[in-house]
Amino acid sequence: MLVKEAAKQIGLVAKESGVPIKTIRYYEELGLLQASGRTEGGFRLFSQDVFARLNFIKRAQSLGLSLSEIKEFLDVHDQGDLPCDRVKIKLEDKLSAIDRQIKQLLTLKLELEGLLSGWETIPENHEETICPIIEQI
Amino acid sequence: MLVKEAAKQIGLVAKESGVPIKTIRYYEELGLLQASGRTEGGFRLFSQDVFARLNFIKRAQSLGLSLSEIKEFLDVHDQGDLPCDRVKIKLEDKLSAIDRQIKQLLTLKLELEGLLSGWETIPENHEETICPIIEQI
DNA sequence: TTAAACTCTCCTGTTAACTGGAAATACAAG
DNA sequence: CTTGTATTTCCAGTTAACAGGAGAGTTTAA
Repeated sequence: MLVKEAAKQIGLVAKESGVPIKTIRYYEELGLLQASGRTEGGFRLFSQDVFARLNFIKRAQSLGLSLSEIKEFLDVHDQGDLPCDRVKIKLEDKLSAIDRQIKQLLTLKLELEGLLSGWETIPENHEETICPIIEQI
Repeated sequence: MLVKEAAKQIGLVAKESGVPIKTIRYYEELGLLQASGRTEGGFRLFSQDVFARLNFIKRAQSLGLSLSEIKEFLDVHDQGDLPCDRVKIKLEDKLSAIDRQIKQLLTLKLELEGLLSGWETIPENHEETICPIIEQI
């Protein structure tokens, strides 16, 4: 038996989801969310599925996806499709971006370690430098 | 024998250093640089040491330091000290930040790989999700 | 002397994801 | 009916490192 859930105001949604009110409005403005309606006075009302959307958003963000990427998925979902194919491709892209980033960081790490360890042996004739550590070639 | 170098206008500095004019002015505004003087008409003039500073800035940036961190070093330098001690500490900080970042990325990578590989075996009863790939716990 | 090239300051816009505040209105309880 | 809390819209600011452009003034070469 399905129990009809009452629509919730933004403050309650914020409290239950842990997402700040401001952020919920912001997401709505970006088209990530939609209020299911308004009270007579204009207060936003949200139906239960807003929680799934907010969860999805939080989770996807924590996986390194941007709000605009997330919006793509939600748009696909809202057209009745499962966004999983796109999600999969996007996550694979992210994965290789992460690999590239790790590589860059490792390169930088090596460079920094080299600078720091080579520091003792730098000749003293550096007149035109600010700091020989950094200006090693 | 030291040959007195003529002060250079911003365009020439830009050309020789490869740093855009706009950027040079911006650095001056931030206090990273100072023109050695002005022409009667108000054109900036730079002495030769601007090139060392610009090199330092570029190099430090490529090592992941922010302009405000770089400014600290330049300020130390301008008070007549070698900023190397501070530079060293800062670079060591950067190094551990890089390590942390790499770790985070590796964690994320594992998580993404887990999501992507576990995808085939997700049960079909996910009603309240946008996309089961992302919403796996 | 005039034209071309150079430079000046000041203001705005860029990206991302919010956050803060003001002034007005709505709702719920007593 | 009043008080207190909730909510609304709109506007501005945050961070970093610039980039673009307007409109005015400067310098230099012919």
